[in-house]
Parts: sequence; structure tokens; C-alpha cells
Amino acid sequence: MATTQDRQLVEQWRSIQSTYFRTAGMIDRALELKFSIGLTEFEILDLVAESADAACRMKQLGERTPMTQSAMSKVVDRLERAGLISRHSCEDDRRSLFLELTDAGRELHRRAAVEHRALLKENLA
Amino acid sequence: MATTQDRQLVEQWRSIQSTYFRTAGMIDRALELKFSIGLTEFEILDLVAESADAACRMKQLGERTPMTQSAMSKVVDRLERAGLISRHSCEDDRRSLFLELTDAGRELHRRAAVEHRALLKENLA
DNA sequence: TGTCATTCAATGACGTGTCATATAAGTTGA
DNA sequence: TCAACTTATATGACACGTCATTGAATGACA
Repeated sequence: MATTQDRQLVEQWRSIQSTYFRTAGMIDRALELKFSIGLTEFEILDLVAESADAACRMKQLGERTPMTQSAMSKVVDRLERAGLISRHSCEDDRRSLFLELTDAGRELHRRAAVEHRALLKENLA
Repeated sequence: MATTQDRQLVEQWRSIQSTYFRTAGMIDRALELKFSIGLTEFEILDLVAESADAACRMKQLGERTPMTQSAMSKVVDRLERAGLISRHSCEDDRRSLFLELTDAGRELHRRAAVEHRALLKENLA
């Protein structure tokens, strides 16, 4: 029943889980504390920041994160309410939206990224 | 600013994230479908199943999972309602509880573990 | 033994994620 | 050009996790 391989798999899985939770938790709390945004919000900012091209975003962003389409939509809502991002409708296809950082968003991302990278480094060593 | 090391860290992090979400999602859906329990519930069953000794559990279990104390309490609620686990108060320290699988819980765990291990194998290769 | 601090577990308020669905725009083909 | 289908995003109901707090039992110590 419980083969050695099984036990190894479970070990490996728990290790991934705990790394994930520990790291995500630390980053989330730090960002919340210093910048009043959660990890999820930061991750969207980060994706938008790194895609400089002006394609119709929402959709493509969805392909680069494990987040659900509906989760993304809500995160973007919050970022928009916080004045960090703006949605622009896309002339080519008016179903699509593309996203852009506001100045405040760009600035916050710049500062939060430092914290984010530092905590990743600390946790993924 | 964005050093090579930073980019590698972010890459590594996203890889952990996506492995975690993909795997957790698959297992969760499979267990839900076939056994009507979620991954979280299974993980508690699994921990209880593997600690054969009769210590005062709740507390110690908490040390072996990234779950919050309050999350655990609620998961155990659900497992108890489902008739898979029972709480017993501990004579030595009446604040503590220890947990035990019911027969149904043991049986379900046995079958679900097969599925769980198989999906881990498939995803963590 | 009485007080004060600590520990274990449960609970309620709340935020965020998911699923199913809605809305709106685009596409296809008779 | 009109249906039927598909695609992009938003939304509402609901489940689950977190935080802060509570209640109860224990420990420490004067």
C-alpha cells in the first residue's frame, strides 16, 4: 500500500506546499503592511509592468498566471479602485480590455518589487 | 533594477506557484468528484491516518501542515459532520482534543489515498 | 489558594476565490 | 442580413480561509 515511492511523493508535495504557503504568506503580509496591496494584486501589477507592448491585455495576462478569469477581473477591479491601473477598451475588438499602470501604479510597483524580490530570495534559497 | 538573478527568482517562484495550483486543483477536483471531499479534508485524514499513536492531536497536527489553527478547526468540523472523523477529549489536558478516524473515514482514506498518490506522481514527475 | 498569564480550541465578521451565468461584441454561413 | 455560435469580460451566490476574539482549562507563583 504505502510504498517508499508514495512516501517520497507525499514528502515532496508537502515541501512544495510549505514553501509556497510560507513564502506567499510572508510576501503578502509585507506588501499589505507597507503598500496596502496583497500578493495577488502585486502579481498583476508585475505582469502588466513587464508586458510593455500594447496588446489587448486581460486575456493574455490570464495565460500567464494560474488565476481564474473571474479572479483576475476582481483583482483588476481592486487595482483600478486603488488608482493603480486603468482599463482601456481596445478599438480592434471592443470585447477586450487592455490594462495600463497609472503613474501611482508604476511607482508603487517599482518600490514593492524590491520587497518582493528580497523576500523571494530569502525564501527560495 | 531588474537583475538577472531577480528574473530567475521570479521564474522559480512562478514555477512553484503553477505546479502547486495545477496539482492541488487536479487532486481537489478528483477527490471532490469521486469521494465528495476536498484536498484540505483529505490532507487532515491523511495526517490522522499516519499518526497511529494516541497523543492529543489537534495541536500536533497543526505543526505538520501550513493550515491555520482556525482553518483546521473548521476542516475537522466538516469531517466530523461527514462522519469520517471523531473528536475525543483528552483526559490529561481537557483543553486538548484528539482525533480518530471512524471506520468510514479509514475506508475512504484508503481509497482516496490511491487517487491522491497517483495524481501526485503524474504532476510532480 | 487566589490571581494573572498562558495555552487549546471554537466562533463570527470579513475578504477573496470559484463556479455558473450574464452581457456584450465578434464570427460564420445560408 | 439574420440567426446561431463563439469569445472577452463582469457579476452574483456561495465556500473557504484569515484574523481577532472568546471560553475554558492549565500553570506559576506569591
